[in-house]
Amino acid sequence: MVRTRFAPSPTGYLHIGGARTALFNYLFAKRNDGKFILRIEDTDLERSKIEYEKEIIQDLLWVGIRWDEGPDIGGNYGPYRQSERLELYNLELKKLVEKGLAYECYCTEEELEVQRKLQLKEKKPPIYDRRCLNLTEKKRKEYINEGRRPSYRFLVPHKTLEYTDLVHGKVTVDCSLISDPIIVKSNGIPTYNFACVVDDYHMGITHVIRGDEHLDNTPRQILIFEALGYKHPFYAHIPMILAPDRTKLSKRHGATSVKELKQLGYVPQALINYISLLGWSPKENREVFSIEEIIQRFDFDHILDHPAVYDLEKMKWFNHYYISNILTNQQVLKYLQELDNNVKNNIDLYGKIIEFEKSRVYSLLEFIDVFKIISNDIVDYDLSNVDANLFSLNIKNTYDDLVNIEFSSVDSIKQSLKRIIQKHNLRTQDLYKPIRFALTNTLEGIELPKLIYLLGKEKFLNRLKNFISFVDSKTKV
RNA sequence: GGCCCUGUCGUCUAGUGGACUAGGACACCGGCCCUUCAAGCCGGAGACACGGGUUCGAAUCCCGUCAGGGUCACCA
Repeated sequence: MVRTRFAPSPTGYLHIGGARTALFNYLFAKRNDGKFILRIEDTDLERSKIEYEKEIIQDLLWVGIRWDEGPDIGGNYGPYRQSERLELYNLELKKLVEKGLAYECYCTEEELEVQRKLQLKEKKPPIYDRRCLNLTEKKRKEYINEGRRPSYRFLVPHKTLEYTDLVHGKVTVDCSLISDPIIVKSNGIPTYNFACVVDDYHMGITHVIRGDEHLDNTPRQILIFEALGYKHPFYAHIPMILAPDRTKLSKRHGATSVKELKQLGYVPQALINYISLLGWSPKENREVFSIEEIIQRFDFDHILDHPAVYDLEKMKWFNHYYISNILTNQQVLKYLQELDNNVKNNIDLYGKIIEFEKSRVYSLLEFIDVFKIISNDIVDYDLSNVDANLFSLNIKNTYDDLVNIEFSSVDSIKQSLKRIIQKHNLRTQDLYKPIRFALTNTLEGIELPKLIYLLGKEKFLNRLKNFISFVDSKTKV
């Protein structure tokens, strides 16, 4: 039985890279009828916050990833927060100490820092010199009397390690180049490399799928598995997602968290589809896949081993495609309600807006923009880039006909406008542009007859009049 | 700096020694549609990092150079 896990540390929001790691773990588990587990790695007491755990869970649920076991729903391998499994790590630590494979270290962080800098200065790799490996009992007592508390280090066997990565293939490592890692901090809390191994074993994880940044942790972890006498899981390191400047993705690169994307009007299906294609591709020459189709096709053979650059433009296109072609009007309305509380008070109007705008919109926010245009009258026009006098003139000249536009449907409005254009011998844009501008203060957006229909006769005429007097007042000054 | 990973259009990618005149998608450019802006449809431009090998034949295998990324914490 395949068991995979996503193991975030609750020190921040779920970002695009984390979401993809979670997704790939989920896909692989589902592809093989296995289980997907959510585990919270909160061993960093200072930075971990329960609020972040809640946010991460919310975001994961929003994108549509579901787990079979986790801190919120329990399971047979719990608890699923590392802070609640401290006895287990202690037990495992004891085993290693008894075997002589872990040892106390009384060095302070300051001392270690000094040593590290010295080694770096001499252009040597910063490796712990094992000065605490064979402490005399006397020295040990001395340290304790000084008030020092020991951390525990894992004794790395200096051998050559070979293992197979499901994405990268065979990996060989010279372990004499690896520094003895601290596995339990002086406050008694395990570090990542230890807790991770203990949990992956006791939770029965069969496949560890994670980002390439963990490649160098893998030999350490395998060594600890071996020291404990446990068989290690399979490893698959997936390529990282880079920002357009080809550095690690971070806040300064704009919208990188799932939460931000949601607020920007992206739809979860589009997000899933887009990130699934970052570093992985199905055989077919097509790019729109439902999550079920992706599960069916998911495999390690088509995972790339070089990083992918995150491109918001393509993400936008996916969003457009899903809104226009995949989602029903009802689904769009539902997402809109999640996005803006005000939507539920104007269901009918939003229903119309969705019907009219669905096929051309790139973001959910654009529906809300249309709503705002319709409900908020314009108090101040930006005349700097338009020929305001000509616009005003054209509206004045046709106003008596505009008053008589037939409002029964979008099409009747369109026909009325057509007649007016013919009657006055105008080009379409001579009438469309001024009206659009008078109505919205912009020159682009929703199709004009639809806008006029949504506005209704009263607002339509009021805004025209308002625009004319606005222009008059500006030109008189 | 040591160690590790990686290099196909601007970006995501197809490609597993002959089917490659290197295919698709986003973005870009042009046209059509519409007497508006978009959307849609059609078309165009655009890449095997470089240099050596191996081979009858290399985007594909090997070596080197260059370039990018990751990592060297009592963070995960």
